[in-house]
Amino acid sequence: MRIVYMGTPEIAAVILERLLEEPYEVVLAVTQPDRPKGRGKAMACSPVKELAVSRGIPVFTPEKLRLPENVEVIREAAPDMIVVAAFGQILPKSVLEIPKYGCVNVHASLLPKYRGAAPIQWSILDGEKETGITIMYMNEGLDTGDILLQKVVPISPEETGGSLHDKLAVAGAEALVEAIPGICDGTLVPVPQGEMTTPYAKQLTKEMGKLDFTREAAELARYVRGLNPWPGTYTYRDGAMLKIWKADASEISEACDCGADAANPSAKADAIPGTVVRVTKTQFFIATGCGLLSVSEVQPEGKRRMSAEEYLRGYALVPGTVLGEKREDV
RNA sequence: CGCGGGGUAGAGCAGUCUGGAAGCUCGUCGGGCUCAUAACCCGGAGGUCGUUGGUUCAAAUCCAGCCCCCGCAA
Repeated sequence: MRIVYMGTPEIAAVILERLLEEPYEVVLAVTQPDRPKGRGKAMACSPVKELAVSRGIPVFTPEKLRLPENVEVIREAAPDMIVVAAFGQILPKSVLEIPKYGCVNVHASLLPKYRGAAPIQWSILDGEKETGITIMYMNEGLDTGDILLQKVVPISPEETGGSLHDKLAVAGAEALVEAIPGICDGTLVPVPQGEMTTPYAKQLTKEMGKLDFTREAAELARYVRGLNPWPGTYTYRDGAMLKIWKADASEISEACDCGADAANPSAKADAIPGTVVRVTKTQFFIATGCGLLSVSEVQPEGKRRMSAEEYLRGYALVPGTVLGEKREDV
């Protein structure tokens, strides 16, 4: 069976790699064009392109797939099935109609929840207990096609966007290779999705990572986890960016307080959000709209990532310091 | 040549502008205090100041090149 594979980022490369272990003929890999990336200006190609090139698979990188001449390239590849995973472009109807077994999409959520570009991270941001993989037919809508197969993946309390991404990549790859035979012989019956039950999982942005301390600590902790490693969460100290890599919601109780802090008037639960209210040897606590956020791993601007313990050795942080003011705002 | 920060003891930082005996917090080792301790006190070890070359009586500090780390932007 001839398959044309469309995908771009890391997760799509993992799925393609697994697909290549099966006895199918991947005749073409379609992915986003190379773009300047990184600190210099070097052009970087997508993970899918990198993998395809190393395996000798022809690569096609149209800026706009919907252009007639580009659709023609797909048609000439004569695919029996098109497999799509995080490709980054909408497939026009003219492409959807090409393969006899249809266009199959691997989506990293339990549709109809979390349609859109960043379903993995949004499931964490919302505090979901589980998410998963959906294998479905594609139609002209955005992640609205009929469902063929779903796999549930639990979200652990320590889950980060990165760790969940890796789990879903593996689960997605397995779900795909499991589904393909059933799709071809008709034993997998497509089921309509029904109404969407969550907002679209819109693309993540750097701006989302700026911690708003008026929110409650539990939500902030989910952001720290969900947006790790990208785009990352941050705040500002003395005007300079301070990335927050690891933080947890802490009870308001000042249990096992060691006198010195109790004497400090700012070490109260009603401190204004963003105020550092308590500093221990290994972490510091920030007042939020509700509860305290205990920070245990950070990265100062221009510096490498380090534990809060290391940070506190060199960057004296005293209770009462207010975080969140960017340099220009001061 | 996209913009910018940084490489100083095992760790994190100060010192660099205004050259002139290497410092802070922590860790570590030894000793002490204590019912006890991640607390406190005393003492010790540990650094070619990223690298190469230049200026100078003298360079962590000034100048030039190179290597490495990181933030922004994409």
